[in-house]
Amino acid sequence: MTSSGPAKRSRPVALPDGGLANEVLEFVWRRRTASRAEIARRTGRSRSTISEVVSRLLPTGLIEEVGSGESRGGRRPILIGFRDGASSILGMDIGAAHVSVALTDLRGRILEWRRRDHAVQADPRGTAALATELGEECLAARGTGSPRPMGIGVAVPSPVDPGSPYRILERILPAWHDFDLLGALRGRFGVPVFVDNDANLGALAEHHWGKAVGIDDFAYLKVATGIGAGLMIDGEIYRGATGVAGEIGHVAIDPRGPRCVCGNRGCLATFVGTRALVDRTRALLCDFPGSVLAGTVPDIRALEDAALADDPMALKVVREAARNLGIVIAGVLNLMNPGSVILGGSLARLGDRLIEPLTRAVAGRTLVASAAASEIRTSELGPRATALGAATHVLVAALANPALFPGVKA
Amino acid sequence: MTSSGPAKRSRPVALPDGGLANEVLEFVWRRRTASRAEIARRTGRSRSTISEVVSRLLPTGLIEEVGSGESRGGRRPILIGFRDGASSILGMDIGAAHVSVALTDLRGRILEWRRRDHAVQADPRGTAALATELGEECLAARGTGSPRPMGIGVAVPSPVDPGSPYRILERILPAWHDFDLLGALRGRFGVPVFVDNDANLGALAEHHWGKAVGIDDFAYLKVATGIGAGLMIDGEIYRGATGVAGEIGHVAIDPRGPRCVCGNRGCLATFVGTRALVDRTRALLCDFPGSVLAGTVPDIRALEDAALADDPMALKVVREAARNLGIVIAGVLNLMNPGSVILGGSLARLGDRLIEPLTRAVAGRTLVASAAASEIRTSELGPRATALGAATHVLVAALANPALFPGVKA
DNA sequence: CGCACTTTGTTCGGCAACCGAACAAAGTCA
DNA sequence: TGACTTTGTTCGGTTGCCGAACAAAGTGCG
Repeated sequence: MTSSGPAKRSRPVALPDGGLANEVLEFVWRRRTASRAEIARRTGRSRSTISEVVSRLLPTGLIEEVGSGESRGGRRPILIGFRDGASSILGMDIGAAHVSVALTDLRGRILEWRRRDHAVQADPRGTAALATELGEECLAARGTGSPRPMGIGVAVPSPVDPGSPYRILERILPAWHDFDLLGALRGRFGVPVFVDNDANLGALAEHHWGKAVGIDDFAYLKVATGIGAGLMIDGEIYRGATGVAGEIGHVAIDPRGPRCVCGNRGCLATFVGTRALVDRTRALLCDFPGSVLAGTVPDIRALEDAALADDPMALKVVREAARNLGIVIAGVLNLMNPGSVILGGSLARLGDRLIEPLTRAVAGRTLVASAAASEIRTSELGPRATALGAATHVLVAALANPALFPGVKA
Repeated sequence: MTSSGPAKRSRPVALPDGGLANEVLEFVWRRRTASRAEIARRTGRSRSTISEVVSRLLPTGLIEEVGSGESRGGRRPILIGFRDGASSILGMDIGAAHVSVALTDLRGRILEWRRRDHAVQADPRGTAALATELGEECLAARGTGSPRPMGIGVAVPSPVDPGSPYRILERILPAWHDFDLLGALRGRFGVPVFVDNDANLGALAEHHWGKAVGIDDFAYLKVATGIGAGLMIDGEIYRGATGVAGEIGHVAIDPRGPRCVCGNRGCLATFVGTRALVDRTRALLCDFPGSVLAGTVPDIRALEDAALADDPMALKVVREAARNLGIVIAGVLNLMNPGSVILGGSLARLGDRLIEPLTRAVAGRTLVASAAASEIRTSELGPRATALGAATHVLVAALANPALFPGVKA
């Protein structure tokens, strides 16, 4: 997986084989800063061992000594810090109708950001070219001295089979059949490329930088063109037996509901997708001549803005959506008992205007006290969440296997 | 945790600390029989290492040499076998209105079996006494020479918080508040005691001995007095953030349905629990004067028997139950993408008479092809499944930590 | 201020797990 | 029969990690 690419740079620094170097690296990353003695205490190893591992880790440039900490009654510790800027990561969000790219450091800080609308569904080659272009723009904007990123993460609006990640998108985007986006990116940038479903990566972003920090069991729901859930179980993304866990867009919530493209009746997607919300808004316009949207041809953004301005009609659409989402979320709570439920996608902008009716809808459908106790909240990561999650995926992979870091050899 | 009990038996045999002895033991258990060379190949260790570990494992009596295997072109291997009879386990199923106890060997074979009806809900002390009595009966029946079991597993019809397993049952059985069933059993038998929810343990039994052998992601639904699900994820029981995952009895499947004891409307439990099925049967009796049940006061067993005899009225009740179960199962499929769904509890006796309408109900509510591909099947473990699962829990714990085996010291 | 006590980080000798090479025993195949 | 394989054991060597000892650099009390 590690590309033995063309650039023969400074001699790779050897990393100890043992999982211990790994553990130490990840520990320092999490704590941001820690002394050798503290690492030893927390990992249960001796100070001598940690001292030796740290001394082998220092030349990699991933960690460094950053001054001294407070005394605990004796000699002051030398603090070891993680070098967030030691490398960078490209995170790409391939949406249904747009491509966006984030360049991040190793702490999830977005250094550069590009977004462009594009007919992704119909144009695989153009999409790959656009993703490459935006990625290069991000790298160039950081100056000529900036090295290659350590890896690329890609989010796609489709289930990804962990067994064969190259056969992505086909199911939802037939035009993509046989086009190898990942291979194109790897060829262009010469670094490892990782893919996953957008909802899964959104969940990952929340787990590291958002509302789910410290929570290892939660569900992330992304409401966008489609609806998907990312399930984090015991700190890891859960994919199910065949990689399609969380595909909740076609859960039936009303056997008497309208027919869906999938052939069934009353799917969640027929009530809460971007398309459905806009249609519903337009249908209601005649009943609400006083709405700020009256006389316009609203899109999803206009609907959200109107709701944020407390327009009664927009709020009615949101309440209906909340009720329908609530049915599904109640099912998730009863079945999986997550510690938290987090809503992402553009609808998350609505904050309490969405959460409040949603909480009511859920409360009427859950029994077990502790299940009902899981908080339901909106994401605050905004429109960059998915791309950030894609970058985070690369970071997580590297911390679990430091051989991925440039200039570090296992 | 290892009881340094009264009986001072033959000097404990020391087991190597390393996880390797563990790995070897579990490997031999799984394969039933294997040569040293094969263990070395499969675990990635050298033959010399494995040879040494095996030689230290042999005196524990957990494994033994059992003849020689087929040559692969050279010297014939000496086969190492796991001694299933090296110890025994007590598995106890505490139901809503009965107690049953199984004594098993280390291969899940039920050596002895006792079951008695009892007012569990109202009588904690009597229940503990009964469980003890049945356990002792099982042990006595194996002859005086039979040693103590290596541990006791207990299944309870209630969520179990993994953090504080002693506060069980309270939520569902208020009379049990402050009564320490586990402590009583440990005191009486002098061996470690483990508890878990009955549906979770049913899933464990299926995973080891039933329809889910080899499947690491599946859902087990137990239909009895209550309805519960045991979720196996990546080979481990999933408990959720607060230990109540799988409590699906109160998932709302019809907002216009009857009121439930929990205060909501249309809970699954109001349609499919033992009580609900019996009530529904009795209500239908007047419409089906020709039913074999006409003129009787049927219970759940009579209903199942009638369905097995293809009585139209009983089949109608089953079909309705299947439809309602199907709604919930469809939700499970869409959300979690399990590799299989297995139905347990007494209703599983019905086999295809239940599965066939159930499959139809589910098919109308799931989209993603691979999700719909998960097979739905009935358990074949019968009424002993839960007690067997409780015993299996102890076995799994011991294979992960051989110090639990009697006469083996870590 | 001086002195006893802590804590940190390093050095060094040693233990235990594990490996590879070598070998005898017990097979297969041409 | 002889060349080649595979198995299981022995034995010396490497390696990851520990504990003890120590110097450096603190704190706090009399």
